[in-house]
Amino acid sequence: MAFVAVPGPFDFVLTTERFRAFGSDRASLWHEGGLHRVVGGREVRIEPARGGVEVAPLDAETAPVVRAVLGLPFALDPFYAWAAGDEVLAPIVPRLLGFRPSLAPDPFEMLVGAITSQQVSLPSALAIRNRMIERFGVRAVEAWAFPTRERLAAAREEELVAVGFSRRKAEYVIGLARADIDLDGLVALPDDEVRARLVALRGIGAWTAEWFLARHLARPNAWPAGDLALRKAVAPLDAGEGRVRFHPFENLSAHYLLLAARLP
DNA sequence: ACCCAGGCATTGG
DNA sequence: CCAATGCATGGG
Repeated sequence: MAFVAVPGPFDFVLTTERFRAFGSDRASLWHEGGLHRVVGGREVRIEPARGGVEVAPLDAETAPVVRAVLGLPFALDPFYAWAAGDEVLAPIVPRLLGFRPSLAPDPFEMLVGAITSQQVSLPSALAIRNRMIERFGVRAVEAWAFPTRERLAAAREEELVAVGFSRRKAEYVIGLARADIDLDGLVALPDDEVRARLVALRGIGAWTAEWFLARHLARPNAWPAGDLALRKAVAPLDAGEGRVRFHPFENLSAHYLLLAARLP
């Protein structure tokens, strides 16, 4: 086990709440008080420790995944200082101190996951996604490696329909896997260019592109305005007000608002 | 048996 | 350019 320090306030329970809230995700598996993922065929376990986490194994290949999963790219202190002056966030943020929105480590996994979540409830999406993972992915120890782009590019629509995808979504996923786009290269592009390239793909609309900016690229200004849960969370505000109101911390604001709405 | 759920593409006005 | 429609599953 290797210790990884996490700066500032850090709440492991809040940060990993997402992996327990709607059921168990085979590829980001909550198991015996820790989070398990498969990186390069090896299973990595992250568990809470004083001032940070314990990780095994920790090396050059697994460290970036740990960094993403724990949301380490986010700077919380500037957000907290700013949120104290907003009457919507001020009462919410203090009880969520140390919550770091988890980032999806892999762009393809992020997009496929988003497609499964389009329109349906999150428990439904998770059930379908887990059946897909078990059919096309590879199990390490407890956790499963998410299906590779190559594997899904080779899949047939009928195979995805068999695990619960609509015919349309099966087309989207296979089409994405086969598309001529460098998903890893998107990190180098500005927000609007990322949006434009993603929305050009069939099955990826504004909602999915915005969550990709927010939860994969950690872009500060990403704001999934069309998201149903987020719209409910900001219902008292005027339509379209959120994006302006929470600038320049749209992404963190959205995550804190959504988590606050989920907690009892 | 309904109805809704962290959308999207397609079609029709 | 905006409104209506089908999609498939899980949970209430």
